[in-house]
Amino acid sequence: MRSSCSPGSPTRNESGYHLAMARDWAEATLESLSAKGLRQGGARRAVVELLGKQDCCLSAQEILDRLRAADRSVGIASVYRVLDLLAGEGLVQKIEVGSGTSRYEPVQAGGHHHHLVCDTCGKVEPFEDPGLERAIVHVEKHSGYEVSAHDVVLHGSCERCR
Amino acid sequence: MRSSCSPGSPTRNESGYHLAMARDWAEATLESLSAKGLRQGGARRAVVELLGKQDCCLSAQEILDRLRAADRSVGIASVYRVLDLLAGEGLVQKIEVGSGTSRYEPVQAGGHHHHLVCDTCGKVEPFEDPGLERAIVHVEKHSGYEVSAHDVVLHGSCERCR
DNA sequence: GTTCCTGCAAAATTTTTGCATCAGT
DNA sequence: ACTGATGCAAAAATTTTGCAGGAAC
Repeated sequence: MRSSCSPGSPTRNESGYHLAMARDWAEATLESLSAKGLRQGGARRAVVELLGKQDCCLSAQEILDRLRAADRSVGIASVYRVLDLLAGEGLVQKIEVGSGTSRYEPVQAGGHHHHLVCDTCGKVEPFEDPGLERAIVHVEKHSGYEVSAHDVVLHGSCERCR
Repeated sequence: MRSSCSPGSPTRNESGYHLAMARDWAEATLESLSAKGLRQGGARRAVVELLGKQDCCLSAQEILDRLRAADRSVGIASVYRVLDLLAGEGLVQKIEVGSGTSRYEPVQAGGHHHHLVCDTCGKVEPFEDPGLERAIVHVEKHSGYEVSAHDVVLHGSCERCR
């Protein structure tokens, strides 16, 4: 079951902007944990620092694989535990795009994006749209819920698969 | 793991409108299967007719439970197979709202809704919003993808849990 | 030195698959 | 009668949990 955010998503996310954000996120996240009296063990730091370098969502298995490749291998249980902790703190968002596996991505203060999924090759790409964002905020206000997160997933065929 | 579409969603879906749609959907779906040379065994008919009566998404287990309660019990494998078949035909949409289990709902020709999830009690409610729909269509056109389906999930706390 | 974190392995959940039997056409 | 659908049980895949040892503070 292959499925990863495009390593070189063509039309968006250039300019190194996200990398700068990312470093901040990892730092801020680790600080936030310390501030709550939580410790920074190897697994936590490894997962947070890896997530900080991503500009889109990763599955637990992908996180494990990348940590292994970087010789920072941790237990899969720890990956899930860290992700669960961070999700509980609102520092990462858990996203499901229909592949049967959950995916996780940092919640960046500034930027926020949604997902385009190719149902043929499994690729997941981020996209942003201010108009969509406004429409969602409008709905949230009228929903009767106190909305803490939202996610939009578009399913279809990417250019290459079409 | 409790999680079901509100049986009595208060502000929407009154007036029997959906029930009428639903009957059409089940009929049309069964006809569509026949037209493709597929057979109508007990499991297929049971699942399709049950789905047709819903106005929001159900998990495979919920479908099984309801069929059991109605003395139309089928194998769980058949439930998954029917859902998979229908999803492949574009007759049902598979939706994941973060509970770890997939949910499925009929694709109604006329109506189309999105989902509001209470992360506290697990309730899933449908909502509609034309403005949101317009914003999504706009994004779809500019995405570079041939988009076949979309889904919006808002996470938060429902009135009762708040 | 405590307490919390981590990793391993086992368990729990959800979904898929193999296969023999049964039913729809 | 033929072929495809179904149910059961086993397997696979994903996520969670228990527990003992180790690391952070």
